[in-house]
Amino acid sequence: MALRDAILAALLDGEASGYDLTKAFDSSVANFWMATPQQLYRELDRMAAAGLITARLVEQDRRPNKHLYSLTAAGRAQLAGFTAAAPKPGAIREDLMVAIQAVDGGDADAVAAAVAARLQLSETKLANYQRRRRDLLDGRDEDTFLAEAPRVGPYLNLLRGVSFERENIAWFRRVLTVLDRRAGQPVPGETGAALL
Amino acid sequence: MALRDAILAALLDGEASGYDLTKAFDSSVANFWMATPQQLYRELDRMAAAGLITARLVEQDRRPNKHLYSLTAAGRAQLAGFTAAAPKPGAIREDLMVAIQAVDGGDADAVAAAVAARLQLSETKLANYQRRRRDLLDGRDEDTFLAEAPRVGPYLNLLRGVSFERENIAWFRRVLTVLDRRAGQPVPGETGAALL
DNA sequence: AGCCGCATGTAACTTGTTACATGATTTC
DNA sequence: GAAATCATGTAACAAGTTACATGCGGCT
Repeated sequence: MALRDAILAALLDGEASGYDLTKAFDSSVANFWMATPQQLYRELDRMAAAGLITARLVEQDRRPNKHLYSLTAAGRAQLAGFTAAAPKPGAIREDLMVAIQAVDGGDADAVAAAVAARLQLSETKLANYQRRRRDLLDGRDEDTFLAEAPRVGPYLNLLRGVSFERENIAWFRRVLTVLDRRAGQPVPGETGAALL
Repeated sequence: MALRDAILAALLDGEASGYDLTKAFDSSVANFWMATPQQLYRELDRMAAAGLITARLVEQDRRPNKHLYSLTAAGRAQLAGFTAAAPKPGAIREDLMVAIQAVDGGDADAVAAAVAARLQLSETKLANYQRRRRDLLDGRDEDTFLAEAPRVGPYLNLLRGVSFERENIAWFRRVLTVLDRRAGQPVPGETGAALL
């Protein structure tokens, strides 16, 4: 149950509400795990019941009240245990790649449109990661930061996010070029059949 | 249900048994979707019942009999429909990144060991992808291949696999360097506390 | 007037995981 | 003689998704 550990890891940054975590684990922002709001609220309840986190009720005037969760000693211990264990392989969950695998027998224009949309998203995400990286570095160069920062994990994951989105962008552009060229000049066999 | 479409996409390469697909969707090989054997056998049953694929029983002497599945017209139509629809966002499911996020409060040596193991895996996977790419190109240069090949989807996904694993390797090395330097020269605060 | 953000949930459902079982054959 | 490969499954469980609901406050 990596979701549980991902939440604990997120709470290393300080207390957060379910709603805060919802935003942090959203696919448009997340850089080390993703989850839906429903998953988070359910899991937070269980974790609180298990004593891994504690809830603090914050009453608000012009907003609904909220629970701010923070790590307990048991939560920190659980997370340390997680880092000590061998991680599971990690899966590819990318519908777009399935569509690309099947593009030759499918709707190439629709796939190209989806790729173009993702290209935009990746550019946004890359810009966000780089801003967060600058915020973390806070004027220092990387070596200085790595020497004096209390935590390097989030920074390392940010580096991976940056290179991941950069490669995505390059690949999406390549895919668009290839699909475009094919749309203009379809394969002989296909054209023949289509024209009959 | 992208698994269903991923299976259909895999069957574009020709008929396959559940066991064949098991190997193709294994995390050590897969480059566009992953699934466990149990998922595949269950889904193949459902797909055959739904008429998306047909099973052909192949009786064998020295091996257990097997079912070879192939696409039906309905299956091809379903897959074409999938390519025409907007793909879902796609999720990060990577325990290792959770461990890295939490590395500063956890077992840094264990995380480094896990990263080193992944580095090996990525090198193997990269070599496999590049071999498969050479096999697909079959002596032709990329432009020639892209012009005359009946399918470009699998090739495009292979390109992405290559760059993905290359970036993984570079990142893993970086993580190892950083964790190593930290192990040698821990953060003042931590050291002090640990030595008390 | 209507939508967005805050903040949380319930219920029903679909996917994915883990553990186990079978039994012959081939490779170390 | 033991392990791996081939080829398939069952059963039980955990995780993830989708649809919907609530109600106030602020923005346009």
